[in-house]
Amino acid sequence: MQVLQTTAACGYRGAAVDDYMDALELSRPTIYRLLKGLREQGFLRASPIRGRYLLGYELLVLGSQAGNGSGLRDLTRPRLLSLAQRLGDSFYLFALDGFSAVCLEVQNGKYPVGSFVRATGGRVPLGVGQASIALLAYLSKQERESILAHNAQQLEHEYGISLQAINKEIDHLLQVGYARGAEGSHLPEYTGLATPILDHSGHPLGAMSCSMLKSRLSEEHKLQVLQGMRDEVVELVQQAHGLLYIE
Amino acid sequence: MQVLQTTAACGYRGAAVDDYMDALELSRPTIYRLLKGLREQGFLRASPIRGRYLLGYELLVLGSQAGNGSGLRDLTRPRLLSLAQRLGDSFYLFALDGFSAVCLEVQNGKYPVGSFVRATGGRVPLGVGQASIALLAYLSKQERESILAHNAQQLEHEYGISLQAINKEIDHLLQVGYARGAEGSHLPEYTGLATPILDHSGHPLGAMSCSMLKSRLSEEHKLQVLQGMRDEVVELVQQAHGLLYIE
DNA sequence: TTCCAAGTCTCATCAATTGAGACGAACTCA
DNA sequence: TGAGTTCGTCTCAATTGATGAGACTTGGAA
Repeated sequence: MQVLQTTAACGYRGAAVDDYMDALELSRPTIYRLLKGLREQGFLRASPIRGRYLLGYELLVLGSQAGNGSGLRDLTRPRLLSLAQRLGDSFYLFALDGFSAVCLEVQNGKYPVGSFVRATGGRVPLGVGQASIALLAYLSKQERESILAHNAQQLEHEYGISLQAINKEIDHLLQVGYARGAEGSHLPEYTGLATPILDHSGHPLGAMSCSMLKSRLSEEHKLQVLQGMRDEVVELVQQAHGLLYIE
Repeated sequence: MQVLQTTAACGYRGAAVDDYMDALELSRPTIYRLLKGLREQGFLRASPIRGRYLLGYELLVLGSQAGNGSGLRDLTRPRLLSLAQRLGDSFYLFALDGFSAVCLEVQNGKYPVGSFVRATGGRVPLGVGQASIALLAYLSKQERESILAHNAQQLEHEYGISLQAINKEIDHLLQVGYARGAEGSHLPEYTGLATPILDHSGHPLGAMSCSMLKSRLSEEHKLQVLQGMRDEVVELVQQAHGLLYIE
């Protein structure tokens, strides 16, 4: 697995044997043996540049399945698309994973925007961003607290977000039905909105999220975005009955 | 890697230990050891169902990189999107991989359609479908012939496609600038169009493809689709200068 | 051609994985 | 609540199968 990670770390251009040698504490022959095996299985492929290796297409299949737990991604994708097209902002699907939220899907609209998460597969510690709030709010108290306790330091130091701010936003969400990001000291020019996606028992399956420049968030636009996301989520959950394998 | 494949094969619900036992000729303790390791690295995760395992989110990251060789996918994605929205059909990005074409990206429009490829990561033997034609046509003669020789049997038996039909379509493409699928005896109700994406030296980086019900392919619609794909590819290639790491 | 890096091979060593089976933990169902 | 079942871990001894050193071959580039 480290070979794959190393390959990924080398990006577009591919990884050379020396990259693996530096990263892996293995001998040259062993590295070649691993590379060969992984290539044969389709997990690596040769780069057009001789002597470099790229991630193989077998990972595509696994990756697209990995992000589609319970079929949620397939159901959400076209909806994010349509939101992004209609409203112009960037829309995201997040899911819980341990102490972080993982981005399962992004659709950028006409006015895409930087965010803490760059792309599919990106993570933020739970607590950062509006999607985190939407996910945390529907966990049991113990779960939520243990996650927040775990992340507290990092949230404070790296993102300038306090637990109070987070709890405040959770309350806000539970009152008004949508999530804003907790105020932190970073990326102050951006903002966003999120809606939880809950199963029939009230557990969070994921969150639909939207990020934009603060300057775009007029009251009117905010209502449009919220209404749009809510409508899509409601339809999604209806559609899910019988389609989502919740259990 | 077989553990991952097995997990994938079990789909949404996740794989149980017995699935691994059946698939892998390993003892129970060993399987648990592997599962543990893969979980720790994020390549597997626990399913909500006790005792079952799902693909982990780490694969998302690898998968999205794997499909983005040279940055092609990122450049193409929004264009497929816009085509799918404007024209209503399903649009695909394909790349070469050995003896097959791999689907790197799909965007379904309002009138999605079955095709030989179901989703991201899907493969068809080169020769099947319009994208294959677009890719094959720009390979060297030897490469093309060796690939076709390799696939000939399968093409004939499984898809009812003859080498003549393929060569005819390649000629057609070289004359008129777009590819149709070679006539086979399967899926006769569907049809499609494809455009190659070439680098500056004329090598095929990929192919943009579109599939639809035959009944939708009026002459007018055909022209629209072709024009749309061509425009997008031209822009894409321009945009690529300096962005695509061809080498 | 010459050169150099990429990739393979051989072989002896031995560390690390393996399986059997017992054990503990956790969930289910009565 | 308690019996039963399945999930997951642990121990330990046997041995396999991976490992590294270094020589060798291949193949592209100048």
